[in-house]
Amino acid sequence: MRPAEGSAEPLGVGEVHSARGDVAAGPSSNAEVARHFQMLADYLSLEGASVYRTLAYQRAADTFRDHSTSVARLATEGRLRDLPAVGDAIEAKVLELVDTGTMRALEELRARFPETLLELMRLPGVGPKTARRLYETIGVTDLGTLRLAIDTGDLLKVPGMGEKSRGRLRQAVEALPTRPERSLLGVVEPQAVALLHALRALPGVTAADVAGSLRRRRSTSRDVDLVAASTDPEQTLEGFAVMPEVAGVAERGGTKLVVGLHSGLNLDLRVVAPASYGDLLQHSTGSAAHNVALRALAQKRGFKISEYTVEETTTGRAHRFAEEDGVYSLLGLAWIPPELREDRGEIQAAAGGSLPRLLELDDLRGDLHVHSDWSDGRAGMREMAIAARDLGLEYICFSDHSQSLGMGVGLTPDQVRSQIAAIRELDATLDGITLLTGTEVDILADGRIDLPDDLLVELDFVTASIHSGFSQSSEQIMRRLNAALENPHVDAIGHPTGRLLTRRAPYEVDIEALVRGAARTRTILEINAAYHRLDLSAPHARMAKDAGALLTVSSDAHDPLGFTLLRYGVGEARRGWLEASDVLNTRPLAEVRAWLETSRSSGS
DNA sequence: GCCGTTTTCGGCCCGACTGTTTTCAGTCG
Repeated sequence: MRPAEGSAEPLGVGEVHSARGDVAAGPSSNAEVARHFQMLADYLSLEGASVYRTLAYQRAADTFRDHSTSVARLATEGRLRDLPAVGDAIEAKVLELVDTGTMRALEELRARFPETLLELMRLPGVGPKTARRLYETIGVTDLGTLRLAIDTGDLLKVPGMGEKSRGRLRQAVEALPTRPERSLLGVVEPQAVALLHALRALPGVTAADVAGSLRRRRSTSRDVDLVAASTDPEQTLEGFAVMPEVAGVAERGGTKLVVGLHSGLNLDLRVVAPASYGDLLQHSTGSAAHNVALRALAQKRGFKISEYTVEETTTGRAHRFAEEDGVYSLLGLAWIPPELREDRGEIQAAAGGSLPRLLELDDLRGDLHVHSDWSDGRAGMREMAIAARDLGLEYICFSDHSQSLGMGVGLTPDQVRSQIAAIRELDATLDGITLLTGTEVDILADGRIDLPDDLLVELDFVTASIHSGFSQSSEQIMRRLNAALENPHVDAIGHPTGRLLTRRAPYEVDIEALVRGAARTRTILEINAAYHRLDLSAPHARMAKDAGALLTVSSDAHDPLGFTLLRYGVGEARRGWLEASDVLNTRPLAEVRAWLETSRSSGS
């Protein structure tokens, strides 16, 4: 067990990220409840409690952190037991936490071990056993006293600590302040793809893929996982270790290599014989929660799954799969798309034949949120339109900012009228793509919409977004969002929570109220595909779908390359279980227009 | 501590790698 950096989405409602990526939040926010249970789990591992008891608290912390509605509210309504991993003991502790602000069990452990010991467990190679031995044999309580013990050599008095451990720990302590937090999908993926091509070119390699969180299209990753099939795994690992992108080798075995890249990312490579490649790919794709659930199911059906085989428990007969779907089909399951592998009902759906047919990039026919140099874009409308057409899009909507956006970037009503004329003129000269008139209009801090209704009504598609007043209370934010939902000329809410991954927390959106309101007023919710936003997030997109709201996947492109961001938005949508029918811009333009017409005439 | 197509007790995913070990514990994903 390690102190969590969490399997969770890095930013949820109500969370605040410091520069280090740690989470702080209001007293009863899910982030704060999760933090308490995480600390309890860490303390229990330090105490030497049963790993299963410790894991139970760990799972509860993960569940709470990932849950999209208020855990505190569920607890007070008596519905907390509906969540997985919550039983009597954990329910009682959540209620205690909500009532008193703390938990007795946690306070007792705090009295026994300094809280700073937990931060030692964040060092690579330091788990609960080592942390406790450091504390009890030489009195190390935090990073400062650990550094001292390394320097003076006191460290060597600790059983199990030799010179190599001393060197590793020294390095780890020094690297901790600069250790990279989770990196953005759009930053990690290009590096991973480049290395994947290099890996495939190595002698003996018959197949290779990206695995891990990147294959599941998570918005952020802690490292890169690659897998390969090779007729000579040792030689493949050797060849990879000397690639120019590799800065240093951290681990090296017969099937596994862990390296640091010059970019600062870490990379894990696993290599097996081609006959077991499907087993390895399944194993390495994860998530951990998915694999745990899958293996539990396998046990019930008389199998034992590893990265090499699926073994029949009674006979010992081993099944090896060169293709990943073999693992699933042996268990009676349909192949599960990687984006769904989070133990959120996908195994049950695969068993029952009810997996969704997930949205594909090719399903997108248009892009309803595009900028140009009329506001803060970096290319003219013609250049943007041609780039979109070249990618196969049938229609795009120019959604430049309205006047109130800072620094004179946004358009006045008169400028919007001029742009409408310019779009129509350009549209008449271009074949193969239709250009729609639109705006990304500000929802002002007082709830007013930044352009007059008589102008909005002239536009094909109106997206309304919050770009100011981020620190307002939930009531104020919701008053603004509700004003936009109720405005009959507003078609969509842009980047609805305002989060900037690893940089800025979402504003205080009541997401349940938002998705209900969106469904009721037929207002579309955007999945903004920019990889630092991915907003709505996948869990919220799934809530929106379940509430009956319609979504878009939009690039928010500010230059011609920006349209390639759509694939990140599609990944987030797939993680949210969305199908093509849930996304407006999969539809032909005539159907889009008809849908909007009906919505606007229905009055909200 | 949780959980149930082995159902209220007895399990809980499974293996790789490192370092300090004389046969394995601890960490990690």
